[in-house]
Amino acid sequence: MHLTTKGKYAVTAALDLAMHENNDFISIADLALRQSIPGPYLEQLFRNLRKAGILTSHRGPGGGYKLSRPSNEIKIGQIISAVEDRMDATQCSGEGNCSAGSKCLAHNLWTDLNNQVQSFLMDRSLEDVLRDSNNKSLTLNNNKKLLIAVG
Amino acid sequence: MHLTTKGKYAVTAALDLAMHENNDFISIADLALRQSIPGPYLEQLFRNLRKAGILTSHRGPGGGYKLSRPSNEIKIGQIISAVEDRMDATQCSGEGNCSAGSKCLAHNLWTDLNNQVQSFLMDRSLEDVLRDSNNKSLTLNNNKKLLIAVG
DNA sequence: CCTATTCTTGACAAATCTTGTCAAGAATAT
DNA sequence: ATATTCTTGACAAGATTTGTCAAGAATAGG
Repeated sequence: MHLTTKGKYAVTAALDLAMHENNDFISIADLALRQSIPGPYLEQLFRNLRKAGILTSHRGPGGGYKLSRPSNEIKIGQIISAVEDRMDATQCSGEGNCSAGSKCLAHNLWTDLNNQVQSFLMDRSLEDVLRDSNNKSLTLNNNKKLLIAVG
Repeated sequence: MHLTTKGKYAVTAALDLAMHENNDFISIADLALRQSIPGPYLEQLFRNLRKAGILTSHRGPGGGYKLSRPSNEIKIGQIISAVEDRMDATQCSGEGNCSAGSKCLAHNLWTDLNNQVQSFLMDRSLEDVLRDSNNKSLTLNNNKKLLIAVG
């Protein structure tokens, strides 16, 4: 089970796109700057997100990327599976041959952990995370915005 | 967040020790053979488990390792923290400076994921996992043992 | 006391992954 | 036309994981 910066950058970038959902396209350069992510690296990640149908792109001046669906229809788990390829916690990729051809003593444990983590990630949409992130920070910093966020 | 073979080997080895809880000491060689783990690698992991107070060792003929406490008092999470050093899912090790000095948009998400995984691992003792592993396999293979295991 | 066994410690090397970069090219708005 | 921005493929540096090895210390048993 490996959650790397790849997955984390991808989620952060997607959250940024979700925040500007009503805007048109957003360029990698802008996004990279705002979120402190190396631009050329983000390029690489957006390839995968586009292939996975999560992002839509447009070239030329004023071009860039945007979410291909509303932010409440995109789950964190979908973003992560698009860029991470080693999320499985079992030693055998679920095949049950982790110890000399049969299941190791911990096989069911790792399978259960997989399910737990997958549920966690699939239960949360970009919108959910954004709302949560806003509420918590605004509760601390700014009463006026808090009212807007909650109301 | 990184769960490597290090952690998985360590848990499997500890489960083996738990299975033979009533035996005296068990040598690395025996254990490595039974669980298909490279012996010299296991050496390295057992260092950490001993330092963490999870294992007791004894040198000389008939020596080896055993659990330092009953298997129901040792949590999977304790074993993993003893050998893995990158279990934290936040980009900032929880310090909240993940994006240009302040929290990135996903900070709370990763913190919640951390808590989820930690709870999962700390809720399960070696005994729990062993019982679970036995029941599932025995239900499929052997009715007689199933009765013993359940009754 | 001698010997075989087994842990103990430190160091090291190979393989793999992650992270990040670059350049040439294609599409498009103005 | 030109500047902008994505697109694609390839590559390199660095970090980590995985695994190995050797010399040494402790101990059981004869």
